[in-house]
Amino acid sequence: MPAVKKNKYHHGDLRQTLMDISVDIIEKQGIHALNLRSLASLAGVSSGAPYHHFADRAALLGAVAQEGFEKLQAALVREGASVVGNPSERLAALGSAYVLFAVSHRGHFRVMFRADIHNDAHEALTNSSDRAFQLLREAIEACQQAGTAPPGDPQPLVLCAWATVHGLATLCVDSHPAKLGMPPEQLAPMITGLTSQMFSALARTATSSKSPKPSS
Amino acid sequence: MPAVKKNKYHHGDLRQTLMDISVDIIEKQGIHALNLRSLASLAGVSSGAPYHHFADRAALLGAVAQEGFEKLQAALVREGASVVGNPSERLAALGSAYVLFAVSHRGHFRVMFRADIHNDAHEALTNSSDRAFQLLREAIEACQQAGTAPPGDPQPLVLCAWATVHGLATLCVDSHPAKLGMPPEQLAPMITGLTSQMFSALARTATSSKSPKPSS
DNA sequence: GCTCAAATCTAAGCATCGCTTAAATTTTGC
DNA sequence: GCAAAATTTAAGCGATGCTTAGATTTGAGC
Repeated sequence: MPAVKKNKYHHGDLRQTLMDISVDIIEKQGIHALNLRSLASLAGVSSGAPYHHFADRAALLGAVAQEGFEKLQAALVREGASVVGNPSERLAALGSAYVLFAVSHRGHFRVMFRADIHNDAHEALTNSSDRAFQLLREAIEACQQAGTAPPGDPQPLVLCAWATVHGLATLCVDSHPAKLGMPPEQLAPMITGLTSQMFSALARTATSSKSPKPSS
Repeated sequence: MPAVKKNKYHHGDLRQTLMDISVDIIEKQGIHALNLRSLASLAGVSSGAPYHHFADRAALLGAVAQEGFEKLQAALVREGASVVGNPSERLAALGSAYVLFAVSHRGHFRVMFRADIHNDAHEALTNSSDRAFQLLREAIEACQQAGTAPPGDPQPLVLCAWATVHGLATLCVDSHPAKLGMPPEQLAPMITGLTSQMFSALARTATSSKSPKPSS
């Protein structure tokens, strides 16, 4: 029974418990519905207890965002390791994984990209997102070497792919499902597949034309 | 001097004044920094006055979002009317206008796509965004007819373009400028131009191949 | 020009929420 | 075991969203 210490003055792992409940509330009711008093109540502690684990509400949300970025990176690494196809398929799979992470971790995702949460201070947080960005860059550079993405500076391609995937994720997370016309599980592979197809198509026209730069 | 009625019991146009100040605060300090007391103080009225123009804080933000969507649609229509080039250039110009609207109206943009603001109720709001979506669809269908976008169901292309442009806008609005490598005024045309180029490239391969569907 | 209803605003206050402080309780290192 | 450190409680301060009751102004109709 005592998988978690109960009926004790000290809570088993209050810090993680608070984060878990927060994610649940944010997923179901949005960030605005999260207040520390009811959160503490749900965790079974007094309203002052959370402040010994988080400096303030923003720090709690920052920790949730941090956890989200770590989970996202893990999901992308897992997906990248499991896809054995060509670089284009790998790129599309990575993009789909990004979108599907967002819809299956709405609570985390809603916090991760809120500028008013992690303003400046959190370096560890930006580091985590940078690593995810780096994975995308590597996947695109692999496409370039395979000839399924236009050659030249990869930065425009990376930003384009990132923007597409991130925009699609935000749309899936916050829009009414009917507006998109199909469930994210179907939509994500379609759009990311389309994008990687377009990279290939542009690579073909770029190599057969005079201008090798994707920005031309 | 009395361009706006002053020193009178009734404020000239308190409703619009409150919205204008709100946009300014949100742009400079974020949504979290907006509270109705200091807002009323800045407008020179008592703290209860705003509630005669907005039911609550969410209604105020909803009105700001509504105004933002109207301005966005106007900006897109203006851009669409001024571009005389081919459909591909028009599509790219529309996309750039979307991104540049976001960065030059950060206050509005930050509110427009917050699910926790306009949850359900505001029909007029979704109507405004739907019209912007419709403009994009028409631009893409024009590309299809001109042969500079792959034929078939335009919905995947529309969603892809929307996601790209919307993702890029959110990145430009909330990310540190250094992370993007160049100012939005330069970045937006580059990415939207790249996307319309890719539509063209895919159209060429699609027409010369057996599968006409962009989703294949 | 007067009257009275509607619209607008003020003043005061309630309830909630973020956060702090001081003390009580439990755990942990030695 | 014991003292120090960590965790929690209880109580409360200040700020903020929102409400209520009443005062002031405006404007439409006679």
